[in-house]
Amino acid sequence: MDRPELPISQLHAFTVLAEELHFGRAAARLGIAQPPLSQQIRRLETTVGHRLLSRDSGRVALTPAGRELLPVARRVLGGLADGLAAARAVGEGRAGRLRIGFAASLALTVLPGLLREFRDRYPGVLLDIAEMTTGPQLDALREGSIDVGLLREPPGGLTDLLFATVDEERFVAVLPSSHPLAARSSVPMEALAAEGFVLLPRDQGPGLFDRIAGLCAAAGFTMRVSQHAVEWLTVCALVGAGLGVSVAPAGIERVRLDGVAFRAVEPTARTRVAVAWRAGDENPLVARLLSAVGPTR
Amino acid sequence: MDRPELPISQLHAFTVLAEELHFGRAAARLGIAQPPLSQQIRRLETTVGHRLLSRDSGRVALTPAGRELLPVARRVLGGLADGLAAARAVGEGRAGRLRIGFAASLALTVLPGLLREFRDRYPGVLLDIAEMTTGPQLDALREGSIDVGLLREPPGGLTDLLFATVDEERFVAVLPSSHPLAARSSVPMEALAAEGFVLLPRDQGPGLFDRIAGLCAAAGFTMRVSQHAVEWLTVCALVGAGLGVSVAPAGIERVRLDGVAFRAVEPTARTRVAVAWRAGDENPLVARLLSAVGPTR
DNA sequence: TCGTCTGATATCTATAGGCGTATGGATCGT
DNA sequence: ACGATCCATACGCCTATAGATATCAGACGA
Repeated sequence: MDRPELPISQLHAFTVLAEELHFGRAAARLGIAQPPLSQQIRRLETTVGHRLLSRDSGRVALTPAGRELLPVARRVLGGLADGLAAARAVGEGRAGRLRIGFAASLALTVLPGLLREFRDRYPGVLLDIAEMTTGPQLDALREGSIDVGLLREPPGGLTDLLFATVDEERFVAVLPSSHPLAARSSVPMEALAAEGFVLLPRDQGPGLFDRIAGLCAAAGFTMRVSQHAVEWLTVCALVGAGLGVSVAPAGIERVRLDGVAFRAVEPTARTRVAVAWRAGDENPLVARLLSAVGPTR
Repeated sequence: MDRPELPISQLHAFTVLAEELHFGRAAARLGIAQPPLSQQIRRLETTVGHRLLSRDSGRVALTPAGRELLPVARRVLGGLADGLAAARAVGEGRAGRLRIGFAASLALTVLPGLLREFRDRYPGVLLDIAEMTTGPQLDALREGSIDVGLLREPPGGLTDLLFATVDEERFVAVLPSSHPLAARSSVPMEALAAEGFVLLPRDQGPGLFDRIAGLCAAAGFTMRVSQHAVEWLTVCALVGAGLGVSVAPAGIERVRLDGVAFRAVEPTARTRVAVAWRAGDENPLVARLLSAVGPTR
């Protein structure tokens, strides 16, 4: 593929001339004198290799080759202008695509509000969201398959990725309404020592799982998982059915399910929700997302 | 619409670099040194207003804006190359559209062979053919709604249109096989004095009609039309049915119909078939058609 | 036949852009 | 720590081309 070296200005001059069919008027529209326009057209005709306009006896008309080239020129000019505008829009963060990975446990918490707010502010931006756990998020960030991660319990000591805390959620105990502890306004962790826990499988979110196990350990007992579920709604349902209790981020309270009660745990413990992104990522949309998510809370 | 003044070469360099993601190799593929390539990209980034590639730590990668611009650049380059090629093809007469008007009486004679030959030689050319009589052909030529006319008995004395004789056809008498004159190998015109003629209506081709009438007048009698028909095939059928005789260009002999005989007339008379085109028409397809039609016969 | 209009040509200037070579600075691997 | 790799920068050169003004040539109409 060799390059068809031909200046855009010539194409532009050609389209204007093709509309006016008059060198003087076309030159005026282009803001130049008439002779330069003649030259432009001449050059264009030279590179094409054929006359594009016939100027016999004062009457200017398109030749067949010119008629063939005109729509091409218009397409090219239009495509170029549109493409440039689009690229600029993307460059300024007014448009484009942002790929976001998020931990499943955030689907009930920060994610919905974040998405709504961002879409309101930047309607031209397409958001690709994919549920993934912390580890895969970090990998996906590094390989560039996502631009932003939303996760819990951000790991420290990484230099290629940056994290910013978005939210701190209290942990709450999830209990059957009929459970004796549900009568209290808050539940000491130790009181759960004998209970079986209903949790997401550890591989669905090792950070949060370990954090909850850590809370149990801090209270002096080893957490016993009696039942797994893959969604938080199911966790609540199973707790309501009496298959165990759970400890979960407070966002879970949005799940209103008969027979299930949420109670603060003591001592108060919090789980950090963070955004993660590549250090040095210049994608303006990343900055937009950070500023959308940061100062708000 | 202002013009996005940006050189094609920069777009080209950008696409190559986007493929290689390596300044050195891309420059080599472009046949230039590396620093000029850096400059090209720099300029392009300046006009776009944003970085198109990130070159952090030796690793070159497209930015979102670059990702947005890349397909645009490809489209523009491809469209330009294709369009240039198409315009050149049209300019050289390898493609395009040629509008041809033809007299109905030629549908049996030169037209089919002409069309086939032209299509074989220039398969990229679209031929628009429209049946029209001589007068409308001349008007259509002048107003540009056809590019070439095929007609009989070209008029003289015109300066804006040119004519070239394509063929000279003998006239033949069309007779019922049972007609006494069909026994002869040639028919004197005078022998048809008493016969009724089957012809196309005069307004379907005044030139030919008048020519035939002239032959009769030269033979000393006034032609009497006993029957009109709008197609030559019908003329033959009517002659075969005994509704009269006819005099027609020899091309009509291609119509093989039982009960119809064709005989040379005496004195031998010929009708000229000509192509007509605008004086000064630079459409290469017109020249192609003329050369296709001229030397062959 | 003579203005008038239209486009082509000639000539000149300024500038932008492309290219090359030489060099600097950062990063990475050994 | 050092060399290799890779991209950026800094010059200098040169060409192409856009632009202007002045002028010419042909066509057309009054």
